[in-house]
Amino acid sequence: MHPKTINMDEAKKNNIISVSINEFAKHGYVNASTNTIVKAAGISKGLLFHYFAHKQGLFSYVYNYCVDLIATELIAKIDLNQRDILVRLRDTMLVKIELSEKFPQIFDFVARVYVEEADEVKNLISQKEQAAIADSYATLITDIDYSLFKAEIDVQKAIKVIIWTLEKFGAEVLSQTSDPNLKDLDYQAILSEANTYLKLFRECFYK
Amino acid sequence: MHPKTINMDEAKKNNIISVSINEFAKHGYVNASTNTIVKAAGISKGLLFHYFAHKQGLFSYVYNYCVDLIATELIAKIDLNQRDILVRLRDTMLVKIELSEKFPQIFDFVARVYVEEADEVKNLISQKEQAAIADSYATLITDIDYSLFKAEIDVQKAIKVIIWTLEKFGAEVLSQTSDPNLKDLDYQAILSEANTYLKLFRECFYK
DNA sequence: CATTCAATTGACCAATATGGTCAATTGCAG
DNA sequence: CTGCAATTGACCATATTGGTCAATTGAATG
Repeated sequence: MHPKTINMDEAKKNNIISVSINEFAKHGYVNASTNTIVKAAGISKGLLFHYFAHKQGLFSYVYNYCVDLIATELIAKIDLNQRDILVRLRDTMLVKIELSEKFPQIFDFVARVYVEEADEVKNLISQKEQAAIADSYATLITDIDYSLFKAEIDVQKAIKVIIWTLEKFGAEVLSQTSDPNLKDLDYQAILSEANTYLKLFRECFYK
Repeated sequence: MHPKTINMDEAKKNNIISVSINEFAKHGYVNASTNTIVKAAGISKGLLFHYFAHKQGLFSYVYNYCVDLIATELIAKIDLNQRDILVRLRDTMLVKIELSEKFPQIFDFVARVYVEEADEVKNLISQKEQAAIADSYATLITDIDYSLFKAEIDVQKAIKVIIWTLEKFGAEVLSQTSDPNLKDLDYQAILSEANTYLKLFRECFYK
C-alpha cells in the first residue's frame, strides 16, 4: 500500500474505500470508473491519484483492506468452541450483516474478485490470499457436533437448508434497510427474528 | 414491436434475444452496449438497427418477449389444483431452471427492470404489466393446504425456509452447469435431488 | 444471363467517457 | 510573512457511445 495513504484522515479514507467497493463490486475492475469514484467520494481527480498513484494501487489497497477486515471480524466474533452449527452460522450471518451495513457491497466485491478476468487483477491478487479466504470459510463449519441431529434425517441436506436460510434471511434484512428511510438496523430485533428460525430448526432437525 | 422482426430467422432472433438479455441484465439499460450486443450476436451494427430501429425498441421487444415467455411457461406447467406447497414450489423451481438454461440471465433481467432508473425505461414499461407480474408470482402461493403442516410449527417461517431452499438449490444447479464443460442438464437427476429436500421438509414440517 | 430487391455490411459521425498528468491554488503551521 | 502539504480541475490522447447510410451481397425471377 502507498505510504501516502497512512496519513489520510480516517473519515475520508473510509469514504473512499466505501465508494470504491461499490464501484468495483458493480462494474468489476476494468469497467469501474475512477471518475465515478471521485464524484461519489466528493474529492478531486488529482487527490485520488495523489493517494493511490494508479487504479491498480487503489484496487489492491481496497481489496486487502476488505480481506483483513472480514478475517478480523470473523476471528473476533465467531466462537469456534461453540459446536452447535445453528449458533455458529447465526453468528456468522450477524457478522456479515454488520459489515454489510458499513460497506454494503463488501461481500459482492470480494466474491467478484474470484472471477475477475482482467490480467492486471490476477497479477495483483496472490493465490495464497485467495486460498486463505476459502480456508477460513471452511473453518466456519468444522468441528461441528453432528450428534445433535436426529438420527433419521439427512444431515448434509439439513445443513444446506440452514446455511441457505440464514443467507437469504441476511439478504432480506439488508434489502429492507437499504430501501426506505435510512434508519439504523435494530440488531436486537434481527437477532430475535433469526432465533425464531433457529427454534424451528431445533424443533425439526435436532433430537 | 417492429414489423421487421416478424420475418426474422428464428435461430438468429433467439440469439439476438439471448445476447441482449445478458447485456441488459449485466449492465442495465443505459450502460448496456449495442456494440457489445452485435459483437456477441455475430451480426453487424447496421442489421441490429435495421431490425429494431433504436436501443429502446430492442429493449422493449426483449422485455415483452421475456415476460410473455415466463407467464406462458408458468401457466402451462404449474398445476394450481395442487394444494401441496412443496410440489407447487418445486415445480416452479423446475420451470425457472428450464428457462434459465435457455436464457441464463432472464430472471436477473426482469428483476432488474423493476429497479431501472432511466426515464427512457420507465416510460417504456407499463405499470400494468409490472403489476401483472407481481400478481402472477403471488398466485403461485395462493390456495395452499396449510392443514398439512404440524400444528406446533410456525408455518410462515417454514414456508420461507422452503422458498429460500428451493431458490438456492436452483441457483446451485445453474451455477454448476454454467461453469465446466457445457453438458446439458440432467432433469431426472435434478428432480430426484430436489425431492430429497421435499422429503426432508415432509418429515420435519408435515403431520 | 440480367434484373430486382431484400438482407447485410462496416466505415463513419459527433458526443461523451476513459485513466492519468501537472501547473496552479488553497490552507495551515511556524 | 514563509514554506510545504493538501487539493484542485482543466487538459490530454484514446476509446466507446448510439445511430446512419451508401455500398455490397445473395438469392429468386424472368
